[in-house]
Amino acid sequence: MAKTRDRARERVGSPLDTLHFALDRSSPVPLYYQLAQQLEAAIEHGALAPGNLLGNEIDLSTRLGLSRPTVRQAIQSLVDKGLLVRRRGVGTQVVHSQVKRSLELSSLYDDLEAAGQGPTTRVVRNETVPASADVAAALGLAEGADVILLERLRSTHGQPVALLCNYLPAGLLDLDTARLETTGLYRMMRAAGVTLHSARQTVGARSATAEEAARLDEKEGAAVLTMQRTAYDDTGRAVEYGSHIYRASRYAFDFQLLVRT
Amino acid sequence: MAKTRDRARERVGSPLDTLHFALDRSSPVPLYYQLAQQLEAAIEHGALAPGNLLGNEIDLSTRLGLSRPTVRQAIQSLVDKGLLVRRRGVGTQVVHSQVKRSLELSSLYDDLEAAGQGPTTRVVRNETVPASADVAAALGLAEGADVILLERLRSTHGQPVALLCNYLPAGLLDLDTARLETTGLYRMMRAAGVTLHSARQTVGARSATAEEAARLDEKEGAAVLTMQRTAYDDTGRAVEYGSHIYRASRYAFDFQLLVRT
DNA sequence: CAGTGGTCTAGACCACATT
DNA sequence: ATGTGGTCTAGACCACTGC
Repeated sequence: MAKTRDRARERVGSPLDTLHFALDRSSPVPLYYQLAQQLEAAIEHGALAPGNLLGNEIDLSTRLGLSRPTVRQAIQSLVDKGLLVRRRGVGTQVVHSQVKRSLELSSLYDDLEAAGQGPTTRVVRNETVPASADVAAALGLAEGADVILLERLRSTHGQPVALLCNYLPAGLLDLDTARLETTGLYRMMRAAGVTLHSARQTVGARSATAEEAARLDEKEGAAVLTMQRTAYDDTGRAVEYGSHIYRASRYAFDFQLLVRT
Repeated sequence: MAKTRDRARERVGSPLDTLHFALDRSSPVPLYYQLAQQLEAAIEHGALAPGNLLGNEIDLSTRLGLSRPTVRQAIQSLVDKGLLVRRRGVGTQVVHSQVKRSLELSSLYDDLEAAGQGPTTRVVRNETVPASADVAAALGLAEGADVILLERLRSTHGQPVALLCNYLPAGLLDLDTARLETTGLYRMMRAAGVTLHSARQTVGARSATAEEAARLDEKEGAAVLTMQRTAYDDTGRAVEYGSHIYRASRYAFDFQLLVRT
């Protein structure tokens, strides 16, 4: 520490200077997206280290043969993802490693997207029933309207993890039991042309009933996580309501918040 | 229904045509932001009803005397908030009411921002201690380094709701106990110049220990929600680690997911 | 003061959905 | 064929930061 030259910030070229970006203007993939992906890859594999400055946007755009707005759009998307931080008068830098590690963790979103991808899923029930009052309310249907009731048991390593109970408006989707066990509900919905837009979730806890405990291989009264979710497509229609129970001893929700500024 | 003229979609002017937007170019508030706020207000108070088309961006920009990119930026911010949906070849419309209601619900973020705002908070401990291994790891400090330990009991309506245990790097902040009970931790951090950037959270459940049960006015073995959170500032420094317990009978996490497209 | 990001303009062409 | 949003350009001026 003693002999370190104390020019706190030597002005150095950005590590970006030596990086090569391959932009394909004939690709249908937008240029800003191509750039964002390659920047993200550079961050991920360490070519851009935490704290590194990216160098100003103007230089970058001329070097890449892009306009500044396009470069900004690419950078902004990574800022929105939490990988970069912008500071006026300073520059754009890669967030520090501790934060990055967190960002790589699985999120609740993954759980949503990949629902059904867990090692094994067994479909316990898959039938059409009249909607109860609460289900009808959640899906925006009339009480007694036909809904598909889906009950699944999810396991990992041969141990039950969760009891999933879903309701979908009848006719929205063809729910083949065999496919459900391998493909996952959300993937099937996507394949059927349902584009998810948003979902509202509530996570709570309570003690397992005797029946739940038996199904989940827990003791009666053990703590379980509960989750209710209503998912909407991009027309605002409720397309799924789920009421799920997770073994607290084997599952936790893990996710990331980005603070909107 | 019988005599309705069945031109399924009569081309009508957007409800936006009759709306007035007051843009102040001398204001330091960006134009796109002014527009976004006024659009959001129009949606909220019903001038723009769910399903309404906004009309094309070009017309809107000329009517407002703005450039198209500026108008797009305003619209995009509302799309990101989940209030609007864009469809190529169709237009931009207000999402349907069911989704909107969900969006208005409190989110985990509110919990973060407003931590301490709950009716009453009692500070049980507020002292400097050496960091244990797990706390040191979470905060990125050396084991044994000084950290502030904060223990609070939060209540609503005279009933305990949560037991909050926070660790902060020593010297980051002056934590006055009296202010903590009225102002909230995150507000105090913000006031001290700490700008939050992101946080990673894990939500789980377990049975309450005897001591926890006593403090939360529950029975031993009652299910409680657990939450661990590490918060980072915009330099990537960990500025807070919390390990909290909530009474499952009185609290649940409620939040919204927007599906990135 | 110099350098950075933040905002804004006035166009352009394209892909896509609907008619 | 028409109208929409999606993308892109090549500039401009301002506000803030750090020296």
